[in-house]
Amino acid sequence: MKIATWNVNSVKARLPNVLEWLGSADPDVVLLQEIKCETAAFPALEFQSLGYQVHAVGQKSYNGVALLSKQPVEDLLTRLPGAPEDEQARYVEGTVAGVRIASLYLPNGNPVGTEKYPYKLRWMDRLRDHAGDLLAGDRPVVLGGDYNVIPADGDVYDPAGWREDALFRRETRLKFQEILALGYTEAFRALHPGLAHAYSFWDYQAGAWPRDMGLRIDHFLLSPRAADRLVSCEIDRGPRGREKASDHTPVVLTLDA
DNA sequence: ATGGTTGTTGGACAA
Repeated sequence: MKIATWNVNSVKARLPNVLEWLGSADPDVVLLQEIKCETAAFPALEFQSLGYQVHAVGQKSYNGVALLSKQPVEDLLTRLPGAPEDEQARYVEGTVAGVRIASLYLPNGNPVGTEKYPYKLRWMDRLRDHAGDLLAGDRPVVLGGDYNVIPADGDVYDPAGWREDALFRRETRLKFQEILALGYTEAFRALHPGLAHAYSFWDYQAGAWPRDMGLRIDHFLLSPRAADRLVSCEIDRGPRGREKASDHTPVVLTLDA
């Protein structure tokens, strides 16, 4: 089973790029973030013509996630539990071929001195609690998406310059570690220990892409049963170099069977 | 270098 995650930074602005990449990469499941449209405005027909079932969770202007699958999706969950008052469209989860799969868009959290940072930390607490609950089930679990977390020094071009950023502060990294401590495996780093310049995001500004000034913030977390089936996890830098590119590029996970 | 870019939206805000 091939699963791709991609923050597309507006599904409408990115539609030709995304459709072309899906046509060549041909993943079974696609996790999108920052679709930036309301649920009803998601361009479902275009994805259906590539053979995907579409499950989008959107809102006006910001955020929004989607779960696309060539096989049927069961038991859809459209919000992260733990805060019924939270209206931001950042989470969708469903079961595909017996695997519990989520597409998540974790809050950015900048600027750190504002309400945005505690919101990020609370969201991470909710994700940790839910990730723990999912381990009680007998299905393999794949939590993929834009985590807005730089896990370690080797995942950013300038660790010292990013130390106080919401994506890299100590509290952020410790919360991420709490999820791993439950028994989850971060797929890319497990398969590529020590690999440098393996980024998934490059800012639009200041020539970040041509200078390879990137961050690795798009991740797959796997439960033990999913990690047992881990075959490969690769970053495809191709789409970042195209015209009208998203600032993120896809990460592709392959599970056995 | 208190800059720079992109998207949504029609002025800021978010990233």
